[in-house]
Amino acid sequence: MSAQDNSTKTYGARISLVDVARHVGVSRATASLVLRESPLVATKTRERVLAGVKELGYIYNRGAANLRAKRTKAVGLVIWEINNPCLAEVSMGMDSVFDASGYVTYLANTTESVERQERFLLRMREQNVDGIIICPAVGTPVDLLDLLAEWQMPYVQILRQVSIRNGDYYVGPDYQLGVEQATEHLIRLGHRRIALIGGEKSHSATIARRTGFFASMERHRFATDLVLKTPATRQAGAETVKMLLDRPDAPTAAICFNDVVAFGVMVGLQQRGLRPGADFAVIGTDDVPEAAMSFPTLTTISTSPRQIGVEAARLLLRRLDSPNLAPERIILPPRLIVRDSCGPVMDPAVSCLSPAG
Amino acid sequence: MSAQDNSTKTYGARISLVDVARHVGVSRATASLVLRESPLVATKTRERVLAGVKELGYIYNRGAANLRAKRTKAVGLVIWEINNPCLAEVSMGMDSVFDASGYVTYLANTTESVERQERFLLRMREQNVDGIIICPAVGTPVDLLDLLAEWQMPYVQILRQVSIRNGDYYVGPDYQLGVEQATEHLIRLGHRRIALIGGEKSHSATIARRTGFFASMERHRFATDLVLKTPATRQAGAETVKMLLDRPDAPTAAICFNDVVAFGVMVGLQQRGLRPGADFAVIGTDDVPEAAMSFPTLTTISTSPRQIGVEAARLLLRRLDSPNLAPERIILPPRLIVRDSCGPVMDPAVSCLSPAG
DNA sequence: GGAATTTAATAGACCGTTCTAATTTTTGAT
DNA sequence: ATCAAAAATTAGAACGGTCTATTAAATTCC
Repeated sequence: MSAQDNSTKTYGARISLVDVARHVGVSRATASLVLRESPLVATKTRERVLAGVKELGYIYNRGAANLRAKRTKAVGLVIWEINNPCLAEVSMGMDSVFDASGYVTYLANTTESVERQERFLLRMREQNVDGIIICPAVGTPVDLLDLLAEWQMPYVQILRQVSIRNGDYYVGPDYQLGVEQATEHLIRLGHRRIALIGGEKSHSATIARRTGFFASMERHRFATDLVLKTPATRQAGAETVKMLLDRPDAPTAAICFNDVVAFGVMVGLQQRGLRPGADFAVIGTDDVPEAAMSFPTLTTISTSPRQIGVEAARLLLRRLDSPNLAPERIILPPRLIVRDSCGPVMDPAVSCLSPAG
Repeated sequence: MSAQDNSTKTYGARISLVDVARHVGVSRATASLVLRESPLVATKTRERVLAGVKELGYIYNRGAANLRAKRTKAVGLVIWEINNPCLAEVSMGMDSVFDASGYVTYLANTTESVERQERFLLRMREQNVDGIIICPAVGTPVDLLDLLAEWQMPYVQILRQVSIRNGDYYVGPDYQLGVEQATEHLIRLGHRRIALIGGEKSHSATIARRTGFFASMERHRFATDLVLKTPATRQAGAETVKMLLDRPDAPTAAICFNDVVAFGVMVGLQQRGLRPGADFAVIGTDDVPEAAMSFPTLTTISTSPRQIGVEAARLLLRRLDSPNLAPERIILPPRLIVRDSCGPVMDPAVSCLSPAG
């Protein structure tokens, strides 16, 4: 209430746009336009305002802007485990795109819990994220996408999809073709008993892999009884391969759900004194960076996780730019990266071409 | 302008608190109090409001609340690489705490770039995060913390610290003691020539490790010439150990900057036909989950990364609760987890106790 | 030189909450 | 029944920007 009050500047009080405007003798609206790089303001005025910004140490209050503009320059990333080299790669790819466009990323780890996933989505909605990139948790109900649509929340699915329907936005690899290529490669090397390891519960990405596997194996009239549903962990990979080796009709090769499982399989083999590549062929999926730096190096189906992140981010940005963007499904081609974990079958009797016609 | 306008409810228009209030016949202010679980409102009124919320499908607009309350229930996590098992663990630990308290997390990957780091911090400030957890990028200027303080931005450093000063908030492991324990363990196993691999540039966590290493080695009067500055990658681990093996005075054991480097070292050994554990001892740092599932399993200095995340999140929450919280430094004790990558030295001539005295 | 047009700047409402301070209602004591 | 104190509720300003519609100034055109 002292006489000084209206002239004293309280130290530490965050200064706002109106302070800047007043300081350079211009209206609040004009100052706002300058900050948004509007072409409507004269060069000279712009410079004056920017000088004022610098001088007063003004910082933009995104939250206030959001309220009015209904845009937050924030996006949500919902995945099931960041502690997974593939998803970490995806996240880094996304990040590079969003960073360049001035967006920030909310991260949510669902740990495959549908409840957590829903809680996070609600929270992100509360925070008014502009859009969401989601790798749906196993067991996600099919109407989740309808819910997001009802919210008018732009989204892009990655890696997995809740249901395969036309009107959707999705970025992922062609798992089916990838596994097919891998299977053919093993068959060409003389393998006949091949296991498909990993994929705990059914979701699109599991089904696609199985479809590819069945297609190849059945084309050659080989048995497809070794399709094993296990968690996608190292632990599971190691245990499963040891269990397989104990069978009388043990396989000579395995294609794995992802590289993590493949590393587990290699560990299991080594624990049994076997050499991956020489005594048993192992193929992974993803081509995470570690695949090139393991012993032996891992033959794997590259799903270009980083590029998936990049493409997904770009697709979401396109959707944000034009809300009526037609549904788009980006399927990235797989590439089989042949390294050392995968050699010809040991028994010379079956080392030549396929006998089936 | 039609006569219906003020009674028609536009479909899709997000309904706000004032709608709920009107619907149940109460003021906007009261409705607001209900949402914030204030004890000031009568039970009966509360129930009516909550019913209205459900009925109309109201969703809270956090952004609007933020503007007024100057609190966002969002925190920033600034790390240098999410694609790193240790940091992924830290992030998951944090997440579990913040999730329980209703906070969301902004993620920023600096990729060890001070410029990116600064850009992200500015962006987070714009977004009005309530606080920041940061693992400072290498080369971060010492005055970064002063800048954060000037911003009045509560922060907690993890794993590394810009400078070791008293008035700070930090959570990290006792790297020095950890490396000391590891070194003593190797010496007890008969090793004399021991390398310390990794730690590209100087930062607190590198220095602490070296200090511990020097302390132990010098106590026993062993040479400390094998301290190698390399990037903390698998690649670097593999290359470095091969280079070491080529030396006439090659070491018999290595302590690694982190588990990632240790895995690289094991790969390098195997590429040379050597068995980690039997022919050369390897000790890592962190105890990431993969350490228990590698071949051979990795002896490592556990830094409990997940717990660091938990403690850091709790410390930040405490700081948010009481802005004048006294500085706190939480140093977690290390534990040496002995597994298979680390056996006695091969040469029987030096396999007994230390000759130095 | 004056009207028409383009360019630049602005006033004031608005976004959806929370906060402050005041008012109304209820309860308890005399 | 009366008053004080406590409990419950509320009006209206505030947060810090953007948006719409309007005005003012500068430019072009005949």
